[in-house]
Amino acid sequence: MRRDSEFDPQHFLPYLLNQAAEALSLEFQKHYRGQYGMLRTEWRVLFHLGCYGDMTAKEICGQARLHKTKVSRAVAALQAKRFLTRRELERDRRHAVLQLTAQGRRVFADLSGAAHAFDTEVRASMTPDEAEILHRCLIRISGFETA
Amino acid sequence: MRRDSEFDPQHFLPYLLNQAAEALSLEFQKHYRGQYGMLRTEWRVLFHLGCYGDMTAKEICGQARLHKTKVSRAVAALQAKRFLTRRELERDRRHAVLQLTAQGRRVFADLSGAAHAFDTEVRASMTPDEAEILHRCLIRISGFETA
DNA sequence: AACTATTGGTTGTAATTGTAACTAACAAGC
DNA sequence: GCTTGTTAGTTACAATTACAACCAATAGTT
Repeated sequence: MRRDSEFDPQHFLPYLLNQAAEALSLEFQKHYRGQYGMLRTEWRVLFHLGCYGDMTAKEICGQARLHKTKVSRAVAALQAKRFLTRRELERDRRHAVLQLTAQGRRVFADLSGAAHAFDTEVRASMTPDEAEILHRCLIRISGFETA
Repeated sequence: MRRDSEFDPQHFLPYLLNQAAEALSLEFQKHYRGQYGMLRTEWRVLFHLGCYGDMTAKEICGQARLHKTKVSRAVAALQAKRFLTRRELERDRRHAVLQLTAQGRRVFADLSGAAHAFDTEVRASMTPDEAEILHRCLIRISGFETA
């Protein structure tokens, strides 16, 4: 296996990021998938509701940068699992505020604990400085768009 | 929108990585998708073949950490587009060495140029130190597995 | 009120991916 | 030569996702 150039997949950021993201996601999904049969988007929606309190689907879309169809289906699945309920607003019946049920809150507590532990474990492989820089770079890249 | 805890999605590494990876992938796919109707895995296989020279599907799997079914389908698609050919080994006809056609090499040259430019543009938002640390962290995370 | 535009959310269908079962080629033991 | 086991690669089918069309509620205009 030869090398033709200085620039290869191991130096291409989209590729590197994808590898890293994939590795962590695969590892962590054991928790929400194995224990609760949840899909990634379901876990994310639950995570957001647990962290930020009751929100509408629209707010979750913006906050989590998820497409509305993904959120819609995740909410339906979480509702079927009795992890959340929806309450329509009288002022505008297009909106529905989503809130976790007692069971949903228990699941959130469990998973967010696991998430925190997982995060801590991953960060243990870096110095605090590295972790901080990594965080900064990722936030910056997340908003990246070409003109 | 309230905040209940110190630990939220914006501080969870799998989530952050996913956001960043998604942002860059979406941006860069314009190149291979728009110009050549390629899928992500097809671009990756092409990238590997272009950078590392002729390889078998198996080697690409290991090198790119892609599942063999993904590689198999990507190779079929690239072959249909006449970007590569397969040459069976006489010693062992299970293997087939994949090599880019002249057309495939042109596409590779174009896309890897675009990739390099893209990468440079993204890196322009960081200091060299940051870029180096980011790279280190991503490599380390890519190999992450819990015991 | 009637007419159009917009918005929050859902659903249908096609495209993509994951998983497991499969084929063909080779290798090793007998 | 005939099992039995591995390996490279493919295919079938289920699960997931993306995209576009859709519906119902509201807002704005006349």
